[in-house]
Amino acid sequence: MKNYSRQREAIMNVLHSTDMHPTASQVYKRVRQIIPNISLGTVYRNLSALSEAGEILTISVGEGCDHFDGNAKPHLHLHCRNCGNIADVEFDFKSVENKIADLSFAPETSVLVIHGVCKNCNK
Amino acid sequence: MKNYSRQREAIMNVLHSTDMHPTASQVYKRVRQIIPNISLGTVYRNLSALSEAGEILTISVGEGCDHFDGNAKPHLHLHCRNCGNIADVEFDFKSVENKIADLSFAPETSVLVIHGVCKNCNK
DNA sequence: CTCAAAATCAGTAATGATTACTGTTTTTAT
DNA sequence: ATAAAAACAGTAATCATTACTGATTTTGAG
Repeated sequence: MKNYSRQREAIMNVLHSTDMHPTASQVYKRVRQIIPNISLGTVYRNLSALSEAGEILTISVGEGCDHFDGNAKPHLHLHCRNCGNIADVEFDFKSVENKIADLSFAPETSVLVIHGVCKNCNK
Repeated sequence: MKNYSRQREAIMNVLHSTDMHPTASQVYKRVRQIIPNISLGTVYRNLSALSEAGEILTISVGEGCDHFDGNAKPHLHLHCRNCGNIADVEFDFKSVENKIADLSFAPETSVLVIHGVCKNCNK
């Protein structure tokens, strides 16, 4: 994927500069501080292209809209059903890959979301 | 969760009688064959309640709308980015649970989607 | 470098999934 | 038996996302 456009680069920078998992409109707000007249459609189009190219992850938590993660390496996402926060945890997907190795399914990326209640909300 | 309503029971039956992963409107179409005047809003409300109660799974594949799975036991979902099909594979989440055991996060259910290209589309 | 084709953009309109609302029916529990 | 609570059908409203337009930028061959 060619990363030549100023807009696409700014979007990548926003995603790389946070460990939150912003939604498209949150990315839009942040990118507007750099490129004030960027269009929301441009943000969606680029997030979609970047996700398809495997450079970012699209995290759907089953409620509300999609979230995006600048870290494309598969890992765990702990989603709190109370506050909605998404936390990252490293995880080796070897056991998962082994499980499907003989199914003639060509895996490209994985998204694992664990729903529950986070530390803060559990007090 | 009390399963007393005719509508909710019919929705559960639809989900239990298929290994596809129907969307809300697909569930709606099937349930209408049993209860012709059921409302789409009722389908959404019940799917949402059942999912929250942990009796079904909501599968978001990051494109299009949500899919629902009558099998609430966590397992792998192989999502083909070409044909959109979702296939189930059993998987033991023990290694995942161990990984987060000391994080004070109270897990309730997990959704693992592996994106790639399925057998049929890979020819 | 020059310039035409291709890609991307900003802005806006349209789509479509999901949710919210209203008045009615069903269920529950006293 | 009946009043309160829950769920319903039908419909309107919301809002995330996509599609479309004409303008701008990038690319690549000559």
